Amino acid sequence: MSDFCWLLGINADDMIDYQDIESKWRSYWKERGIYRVERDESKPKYYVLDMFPYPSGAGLHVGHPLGYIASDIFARHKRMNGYNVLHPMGFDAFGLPAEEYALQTGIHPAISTQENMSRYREQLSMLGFSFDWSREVYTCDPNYYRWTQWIFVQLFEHYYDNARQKARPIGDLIEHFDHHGTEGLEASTSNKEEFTAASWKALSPREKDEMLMHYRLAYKKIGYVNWCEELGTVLANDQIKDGLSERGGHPVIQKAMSQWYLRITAYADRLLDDLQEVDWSNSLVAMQTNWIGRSYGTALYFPIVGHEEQLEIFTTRIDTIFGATYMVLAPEHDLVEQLTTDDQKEEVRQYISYVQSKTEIERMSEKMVTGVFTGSYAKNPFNQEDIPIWIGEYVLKDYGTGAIMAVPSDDERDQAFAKKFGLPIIDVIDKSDYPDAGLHDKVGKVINSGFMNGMELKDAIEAGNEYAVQHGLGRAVANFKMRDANFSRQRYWGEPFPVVYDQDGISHAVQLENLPVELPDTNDFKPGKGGKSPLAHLTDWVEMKNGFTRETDTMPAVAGSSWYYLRYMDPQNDQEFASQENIHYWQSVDLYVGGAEHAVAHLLYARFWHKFLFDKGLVPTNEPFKKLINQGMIQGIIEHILLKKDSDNNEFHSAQLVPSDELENYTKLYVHIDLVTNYNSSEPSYLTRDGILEFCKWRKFEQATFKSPDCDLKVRLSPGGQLQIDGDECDIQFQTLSEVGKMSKSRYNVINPDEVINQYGTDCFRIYEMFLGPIEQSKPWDTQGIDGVSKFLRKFIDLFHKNGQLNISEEKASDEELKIIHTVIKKVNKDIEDFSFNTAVSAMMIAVNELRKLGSNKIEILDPLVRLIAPFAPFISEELWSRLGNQSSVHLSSFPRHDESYLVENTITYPICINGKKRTVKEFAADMNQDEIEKMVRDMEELEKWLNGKSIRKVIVVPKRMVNLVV
RNA sequence: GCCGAUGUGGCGGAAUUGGUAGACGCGCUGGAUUCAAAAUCCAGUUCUGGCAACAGAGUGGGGGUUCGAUUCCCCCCAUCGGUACCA
Repeated sequence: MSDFCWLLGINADDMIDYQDIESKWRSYWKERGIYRVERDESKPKYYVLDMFPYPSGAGLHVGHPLGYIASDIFARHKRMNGYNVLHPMGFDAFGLPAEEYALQTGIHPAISTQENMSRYREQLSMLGFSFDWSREVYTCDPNYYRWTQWIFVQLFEHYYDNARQKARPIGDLIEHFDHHGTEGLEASTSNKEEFTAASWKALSPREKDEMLMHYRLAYKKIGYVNWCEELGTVLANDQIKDGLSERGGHPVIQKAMSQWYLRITAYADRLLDDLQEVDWSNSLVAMQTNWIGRSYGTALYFPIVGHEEQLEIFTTRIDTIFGATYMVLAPEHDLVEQLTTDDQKEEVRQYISYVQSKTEIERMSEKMVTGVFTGSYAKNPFNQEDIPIWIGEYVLKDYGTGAIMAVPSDDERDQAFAKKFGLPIIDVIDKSDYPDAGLHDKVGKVINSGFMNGMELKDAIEAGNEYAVQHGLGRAVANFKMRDANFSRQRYWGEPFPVVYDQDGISHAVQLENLPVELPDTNDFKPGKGGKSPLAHLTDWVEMKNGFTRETDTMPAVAGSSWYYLRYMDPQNDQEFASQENIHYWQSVDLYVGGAEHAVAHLLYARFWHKFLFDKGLVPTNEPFKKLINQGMIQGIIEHILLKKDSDNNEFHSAQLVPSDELENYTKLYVHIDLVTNYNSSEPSYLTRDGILEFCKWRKFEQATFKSPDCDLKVRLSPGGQLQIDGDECDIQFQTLSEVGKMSKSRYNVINPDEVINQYGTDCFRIYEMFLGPIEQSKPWDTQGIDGVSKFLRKFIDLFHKNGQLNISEEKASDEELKIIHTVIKKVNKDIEDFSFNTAVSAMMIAVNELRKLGSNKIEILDPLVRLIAPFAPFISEELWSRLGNQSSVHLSSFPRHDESYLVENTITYPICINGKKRTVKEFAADMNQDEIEKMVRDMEELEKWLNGKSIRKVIVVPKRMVNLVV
């Protein structure tokens, strides 16, 4: 018997048992397939999508379902309002954790992944979500990744036409080369050479292949990658935190390797500009905007004294070019070797080896001012002055062209460099008109700058650009922070690339009839030598019968998640990734709900793939996710006691009210106040970290003994807040302090949803998560508060029963009852549309409280009330709906609509304010006009005590709101 | 540093075309019920003063606009998230 003896005062036999009714309806829904959805041209469609989870071994905690509950309520609401709702779920099933687990345990990732997925399916079905599981997809399914590979092949076989702003087949490019070489070609490319049709034709097949790689949207190149020796793999930037791998915290170095890349930079402008079209939060748009990082400036060529080559730089401040007194190259810049004179050779060599000895972390964190002169000079193209070329670590190889013109007068870093190495500084911007402006502010008049003298900075930039174009020195360009995306991973548990190499090393895409390239089975997941993928061990697989060899890298996890929302539209299709019929019906995702941690990587890739498919005419929409909601995190409450350890005798003392500047002398004893499970004092848990005594399972001030394995200290908390150390009772009162933070095992504040559901039922859990606060906000979980929701549900069910028996009246409802129900219908409808689920719950609580006071049990009231609560409490509402005598599911019924005529008020209570301060209230008939109200207020005798004889200067009557008297 | 979000009782949070600040819930206090407890029900609960009626203060801080500001404007502070030698 569960804890729900809540139909109070009635026989145990008559009680509703949550677990019984939940399993009853869960199987009913499953048998009838009531959440299955098919294309139906007669209904408007709506697509509600959750970010599919990575099925980790740990299962779900209370934070995970938050977004799923919200989207489920929304989907159910839409469904009951007559929409054909696509609401699917699946799994992001490829990824590093399963492979790591395999390395530790020898359990094949395919097996552990399947197990984890089963567990997730079970947990998700517990929560009563209305997913159409018949549409489930998981990314490690060959029937799914066949199409991931196919899209990759399409990217491989296309290039980007900048003039038309769309992707085009690589065949068009070859044709252009055959007839015109690079002449007149506007394409997104890493190729820097121009060539003629004749020289193109003279290239060997291998050379042609290499040249095409500079244009393909999926291409291979040698690049510096984030290499993690410990994990034996290349990592994406977002897998690195503070220069260490996110998983495990291992060092990451830069290593040159041949890798697959996606030319996402070709789409940079569209990815940025189209953010205007989507309904996403400001912070998400800002994050993507920053990540793409477009800045407008000038590409300029500086002649190098005594060399053919020119030095290309990028600057946003061409207005300062007369102040450019030297140039700086990144130490890795291609021209460094050529430009280094014999005199400087040794110094440069030493400097470069110094830079290489530093890890990326050190270089980023130290921000040292270092550099060395190459011995060469460039000519400033605007004033023909010779300026020295330096190399310095503050110039990054990856941004712009890896070379800058240095203007020490107007750039902090250049200034620091110039001061250190005694390079000249020429003032070129006069900011005397802007006394508050700092070095960064783009304002001022240009001085000491030839033809630009006297111009405002912004005009000078325009003039500078014009001058550069006229004299063939450069052009205005946009530059992006975003880099092409590294798409190769040297690991097992991912999609194999659909690419093979012939005897000449020329790459060929595997065509559709031979897809998928299945991931070969093996039990050897160890990384190959020198950063090779584990697949490289499998000689039989790598070496094909026709003499070709296979690519052994695999795709990153983000590959499978870049298009899964399209596969849900037509998950079984074995002819296409999804049929055009289905895609045109479902269009794109109307509402996407998920965590902000995917703000950049996943959402950017998915948008990029979608735009590519749009260019190919395969999807009808330009953006995949119209509206996006980031659910907040559910945080844990971290409770702790402060303890001070004496350095003399190693004794601990507890402390209260420690001044903040002394906090560092104290250690935190983390404690866990667990109100859900019963505390079992015979099994204390403990752990120490850095001498800090942490944690214990502890309920209020019940007794518990804690041990520290390090210092063999026994701390005992007893009722009343007494602290005992080593068995001796210390007469020390302590104070618990609490803070709010991430749920984590190490702080013992993780709440498991299963426990909560076991005690309170799924509906209660769902409603409580919604009631906690606004969906996008992070907020702490507090199990105590769930009682309020539990009471609400009991009162709700109570409306239908008397002495444990169903007790519904067929009588007509009173005006008062009708007003209550129509008020709540109006409010809940609006709140769901606004994603304001917490206030919807609160409105339902108010309605139930009021109906309860009236003893309302009329069918005319309870029928719409059940349908109203159905999206929130799918199980209880289904049970009550059937008890009301309905044959089909409440979830297939219609959502109630309010009738405004029941909401009309006869009288309105007006607050009467004097100078904005409320003094009293008065009721007026709703149809009274402003003048009548003003007259009656002026006649109110009781006003005198606040007026103190002053006369009323003005009366402001806001209809239906308030009255304000100005004296 | 830059970008973004947030700041309201003991706690989670309501209220914005500017119009009764603190809905709803937790917690707490008192009462009913009970042998007792749990559960339940009723009442109270922003702070300060007062037995009370009531008065004053009050939405991170300081200014401003307005008859009236949690809401609009300016400056500042704090917390969280992102990003960072980006030329």
